[in-house]
Amino acid sequence: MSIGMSLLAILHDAPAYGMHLKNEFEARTGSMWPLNVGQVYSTLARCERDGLVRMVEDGPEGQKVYDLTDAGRERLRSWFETPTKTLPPARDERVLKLVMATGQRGVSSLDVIQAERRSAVELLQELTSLKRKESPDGDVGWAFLLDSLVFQTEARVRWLDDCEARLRRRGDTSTRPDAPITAPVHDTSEVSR
Amino acid sequence: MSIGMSLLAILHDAPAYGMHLKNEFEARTGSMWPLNVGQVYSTLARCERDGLVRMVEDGPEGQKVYDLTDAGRERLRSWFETPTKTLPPARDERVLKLVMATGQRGVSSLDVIQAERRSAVELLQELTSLKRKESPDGDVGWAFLLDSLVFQTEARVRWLDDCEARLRRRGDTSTRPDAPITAPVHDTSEVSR
DNA sequence: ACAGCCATGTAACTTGTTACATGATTTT
DNA sequence: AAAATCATGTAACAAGTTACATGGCTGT
Repeated sequence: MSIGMSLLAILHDAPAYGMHLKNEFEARTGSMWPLNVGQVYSTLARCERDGLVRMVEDGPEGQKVYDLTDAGRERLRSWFETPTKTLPPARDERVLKLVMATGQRGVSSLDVIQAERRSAVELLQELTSLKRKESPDGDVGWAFLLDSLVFQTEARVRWLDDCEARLRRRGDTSTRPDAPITAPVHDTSEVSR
Repeated sequence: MSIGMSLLAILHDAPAYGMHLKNEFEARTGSMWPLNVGQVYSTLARCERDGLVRMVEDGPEGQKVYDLTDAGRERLRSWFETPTKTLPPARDERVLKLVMATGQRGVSSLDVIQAERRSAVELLQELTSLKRKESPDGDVGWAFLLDSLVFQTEARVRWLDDCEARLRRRGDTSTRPDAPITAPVHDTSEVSR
């Protein structure tokens, strides 16, 4: 429940009501993670049910102020402390798609790879152009998000190239000329050909 | 609905009943993606509701054989053809956690980064040891999955180091000595220190 | 006869997501 | 007075996940 944990994080600074949580959430993520208000309320309700949060003030003007409970504080601490789980197993739609495409009659997994690759490279270009606009004292949250996307997308391109090479090694008739990637991190030019 | 699409993919080869779909799914993913049978039936039901699949035989021995409809075939084709969406936006729990940890009172984002990093490097080592056991004519699906994890995890380590550097640049009291990563892809040794 | 697997499904739940309903306050 | 915004929430749904119920067939 990463959104719930984020709400706890915001509440850790100070008690707050729903609307404020939404605004603060988007402020911290640099508006890169738009959050529907409704979701704040339902998530908050779940947190209250689980005893992580408690209403401290039911203002006459309608604002319902929530605060952390001890359990909530503890839960938040453990969220920060415990590394995010990856395995088991890696539920990645792209991997699944590629696995399914391989050995599928009437489907060229090379085509699938290329489509994915084109889209990844395109994204990478958008991202680097966004990064160029980034000011050195801009929002840290936004920078984290952008960077993460860049690294993940780069990794995807490499992975796709690896998969392609693996397929060719196994002997497939092919479509595309070779052009291996060994570009340094954060350099789109060599990746985009 | 990536599981649903996978079921369509399997059905594309031949009509099949639930149990067979489960087995084939796990066979193709090299058992790296265990699939509860119950989920097959509910997913299948959804697919039938959406007209992607149709029951073609209600065997007296209890097996219910399903087959693709034209819509299902078309949907599958488009799944393979259309690159998997990433943006907007990147809902990554780790990013969220780090964003929330930054500027959080009483929480050191450097600690969060280090915990995540340790866990990533550990995973990377497990993965490379798994890769070493891999035979050159082993299951392709499994190889794809493993590789994807390796690349993604590597990217994560880089990202974490980048975040740390960014935080230090902004001036934080620190804990860890520097040791930047510029290791070539698929080399765990330089990443693990 | 009974253990075990094959095969079917259902119910309940989690997290996330959108769309809508409602009332209060503020601005024009 | 009308429109906009603030603030609350509900309903419905998607996709995934687990646990359980049921019945048939098979081998010992």
